[in-house]
Amino acid sequence: MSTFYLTTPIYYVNARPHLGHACTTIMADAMCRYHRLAGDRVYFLTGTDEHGERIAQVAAQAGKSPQAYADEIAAIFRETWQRLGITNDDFIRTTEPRHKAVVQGILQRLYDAGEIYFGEYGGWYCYGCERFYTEKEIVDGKCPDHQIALTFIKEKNYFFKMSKYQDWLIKHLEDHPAFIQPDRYRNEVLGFLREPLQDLSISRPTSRLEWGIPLPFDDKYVTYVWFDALLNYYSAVTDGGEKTRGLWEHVEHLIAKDILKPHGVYWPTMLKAAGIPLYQGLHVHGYWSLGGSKMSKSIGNVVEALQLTDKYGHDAFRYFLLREMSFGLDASFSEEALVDRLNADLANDLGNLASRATTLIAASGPVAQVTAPAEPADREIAAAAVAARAAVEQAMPEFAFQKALAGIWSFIGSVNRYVDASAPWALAKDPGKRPRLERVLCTLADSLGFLGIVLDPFLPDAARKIREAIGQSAAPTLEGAVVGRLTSVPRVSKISGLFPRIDTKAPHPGPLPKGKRESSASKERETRGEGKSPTTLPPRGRGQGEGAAGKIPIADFQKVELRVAEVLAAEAVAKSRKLLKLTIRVGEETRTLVAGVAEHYQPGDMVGRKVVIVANLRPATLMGVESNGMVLAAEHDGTVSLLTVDKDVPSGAKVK
RNA sequence: CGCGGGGUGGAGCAGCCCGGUAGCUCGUUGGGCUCAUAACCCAAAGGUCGCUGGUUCAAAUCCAGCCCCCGCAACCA
Repeated sequence: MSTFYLTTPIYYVNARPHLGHACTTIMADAMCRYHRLAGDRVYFLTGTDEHGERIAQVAAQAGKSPQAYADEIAAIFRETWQRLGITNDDFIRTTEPRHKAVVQGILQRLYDAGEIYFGEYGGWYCYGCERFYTEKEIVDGKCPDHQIALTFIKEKNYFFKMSKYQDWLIKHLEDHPAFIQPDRYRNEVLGFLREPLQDLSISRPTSRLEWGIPLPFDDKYVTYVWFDALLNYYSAVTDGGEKTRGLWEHVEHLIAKDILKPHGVYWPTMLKAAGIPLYQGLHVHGYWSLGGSKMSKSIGNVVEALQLTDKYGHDAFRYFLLREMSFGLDASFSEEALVDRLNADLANDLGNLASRATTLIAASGPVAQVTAPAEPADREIAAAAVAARAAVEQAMPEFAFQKALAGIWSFIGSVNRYVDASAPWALAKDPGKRPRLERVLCTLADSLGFLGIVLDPFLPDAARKIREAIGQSAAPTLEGAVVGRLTSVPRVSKISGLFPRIDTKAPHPGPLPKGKRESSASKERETRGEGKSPTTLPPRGRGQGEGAAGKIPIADFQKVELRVAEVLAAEAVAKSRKLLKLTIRVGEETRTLVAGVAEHYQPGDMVGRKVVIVANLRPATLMGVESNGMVLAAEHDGTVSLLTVDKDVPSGAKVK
């Protein structure tokens, strides 16, 4: 019996579970269920990452302690996974004592070994982002996110001597092609490593960040994300000490591509330095993109996407994620595509097969011993089952769920053809053909039994229903997934509506908000990589204009000076996609203004128009062009329409 | 030269690493069946594999150059 220990990233508790988290977790779950089916000893870990300034801030805003806040969100993750039928064996939280103890133990060990040193770091810091920026990222001396001036801070911090492991890591990657998979991501990591590796800052002074694990050798500092979050994979199986229950040496990680660098570079070097065996494999999947489909109106952001699991069923949702994405590549998510898959694969092919097969078998009743021999058609089904199982067994080690499922569906197609060709309903009309009928029904029952096993990792509910319908109560095993041994026809109960078709003619009610591409992580998250999954929501505005509280006194509005302006000239801003540089006349004054309408208006369309502008806006520089004011336009569903005046009003006229 | 992904029948994709008859799903058309969820089965139509050049007996696949699209970041002030 081999051991299989798989982890998902631990999810940062600043966001609620969404499509991205669900995707990674569901993939991990399918993989673990598969290994259990194969008889392996399986340990499946997920959890939450709970430290960091952002959590402290959000908690403070909510009037809670960071711990109370983290407790709340962690509970939501737990409940979500439970609701989705995720079979994780453990759920680790970085605020648990068992984790802190391990983190501190390893830090102390590295410190004692001289792998960690105290040094000074000088860098440009943005107070908005709570992070440092590198020279390359800085735009005109400002934070690219906040457009505010950066502060040069010199700060003493502890550093991990990561740079000294650069050559070792390159060599390791070259010698172990399977260390990071698929290859494209291994190549990407090798790409990172063509640039000199820096040492890694692993602390933050408590003056700036308190919500973290204190360094064991300096209580004025807490550990920064790397030596906190990444270590969860190890701490979860150690029981506080160095014993890993025989699990650690089998660990494999599943992540989305956004956190490749921490897992592909930082983490192996950390393990190497700490003298801990490296992980066996890093499996990297792509992103889901949202929107772009015709029904995308009914898909909201990634959170709403997750709600589709309740609308269409967990199995259907799960099937879609596993079937639609080529592992490692990006895929697009839409409700329409999900419904297509549900109807075509689950309802038409599988559901209908289960329904017709159980109906046919139930109509004839059980047979203790089938006498007629298997014919070529029956043996073809047995062979198709062998092929399907082989496809699954070949695909799963590569996390190629889509190939595994394609293999199973190929079998389903064979069985559907077999039903047509052998026409048991016709056999039933001729008593002389009763033996053949029994053999056919036996093959069908056998096929259902096979599906009840091999579908288990992917469609756990449906697989269980199939097994129950044919009276199999024993736990399924991959070994038992063989067609051709059965010599009786069991008593079956009819399966109907395993996956009901969704009527696409009548659109579903309850439109979700307009679709948009899932946003990638904010920069800080990206850099910290705190165990996220493929999609991450931008932090949602909190309490923005809810109810009457969002209303303003008229005096506020009167601060805004709106005026009519005539566009004298317009040109595209170099290298910009959205911006037009406009020369406008406001009364007697001529000024330059930048408008983000280049995707909707040609420069030529603008000249001569009278538009409405905000005249007293603080100047700003966009792509190197100074803008003095802002053009007003209405936007809806991607259509942008300039505000203009419907009578001939002179330029400079006040708007109120 | 900001980072990355991609261009394969009407749509969505796989194949490309490891050259050798171009594959899958949906859709379309015609037919069959009636056990089944207007499901299932059979057949057909439909492709210059972005462009150009190179390597090769042979290129969707390898190499070079070019064109275009999409994310992200930088700009919707």
